[in-house]
Amino acid sequence: MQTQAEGSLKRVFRDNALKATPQRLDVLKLLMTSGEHLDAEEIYKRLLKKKKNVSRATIYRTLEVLVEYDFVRKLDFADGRMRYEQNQNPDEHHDHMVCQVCGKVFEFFNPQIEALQEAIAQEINFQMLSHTMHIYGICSACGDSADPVA
Amino acid sequence: MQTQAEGSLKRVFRDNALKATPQRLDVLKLLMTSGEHLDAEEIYKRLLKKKKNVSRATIYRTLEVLVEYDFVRKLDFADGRMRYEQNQNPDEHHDHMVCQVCGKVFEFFNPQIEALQEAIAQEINFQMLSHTMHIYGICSACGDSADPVA
DNA sequence: AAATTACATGAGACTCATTATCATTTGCAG
DNA sequence: CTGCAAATGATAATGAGTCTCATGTAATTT
Repeated sequence: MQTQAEGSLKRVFRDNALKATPQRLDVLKLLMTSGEHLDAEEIYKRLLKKKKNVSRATIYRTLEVLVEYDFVRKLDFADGRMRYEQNQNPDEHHDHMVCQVCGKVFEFFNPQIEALQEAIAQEINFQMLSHTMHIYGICSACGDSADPVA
Repeated sequence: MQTQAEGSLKRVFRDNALKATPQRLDVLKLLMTSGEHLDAEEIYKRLLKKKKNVSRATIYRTLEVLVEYDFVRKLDFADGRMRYEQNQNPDEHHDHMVCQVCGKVFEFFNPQIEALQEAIAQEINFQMLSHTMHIYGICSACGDSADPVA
């Protein structure tokens, strides 16, 4: 079986004199199927567990090209390491809520905020290339189980 | 001369069994008066130039406590090192536009976005503790002087 | 299908921001 | 003025990420 993304990767890479190696396909497939926001080390460990042989250096290099060709998005949750998520629809942007207790990430999209960002940038003639919005706090599950403070 | 923030620091620290050392006052004063978004290394270099003796380790430790006691805000512009800015009014939040050409940082505040963030978090019962919004791109100065591509 | 070759990989050295260790110093309460 | 908990400085350690270089391998060419 070959996923849609894999076919697309082979096409895009061929058009750019890049090679569709098993390592690249493994990383891409993992991100596509997991739906999570994984860091490089986690990707490395999961591929090892699946008996895929790949080195850390290749993980980093692969993520770089996957980001460059818009297969994957690189995220910074301000905790010292980058996360990566699939980028199914490059036109559609979404933002993140990060639970600081359990680490779970919730995605959301708000067209009004997107529009306001555009307007703010234009006000000072700032050419917006990308933007990020993160909400940090405590998710409902973690909030409910909170221990009553003594 | 003693700035308001310095007086406040001495008070807050005394109330928490922390010491108001010259190094801490130097770091705080630098951030208060510069108005810039400085990283630890830059703070270290500027204090050395002013003949203040301080070590890198102390810079990092000091920034940690200044953040903890809300004198200073820690910012992550996703380029591998943290920046720090004064936090004059902890109730008032502002966001950042970062020029990826010259590195300049522009601040902005938009109450509508703030309100929307609150609403989004409440929708899924997420208790928002903090949030960040960064717009990355090219500032007007850098955009104007763009070299016409060959 | 074998040869070719430019691109990719693996292993490990390296960088650089940040944190930890520990002996020494110092703010400040009594 | 003294005692001591907290802070500092020097430096080692950590950890994410990058670089190097010898070797391997997609994919094109013959």
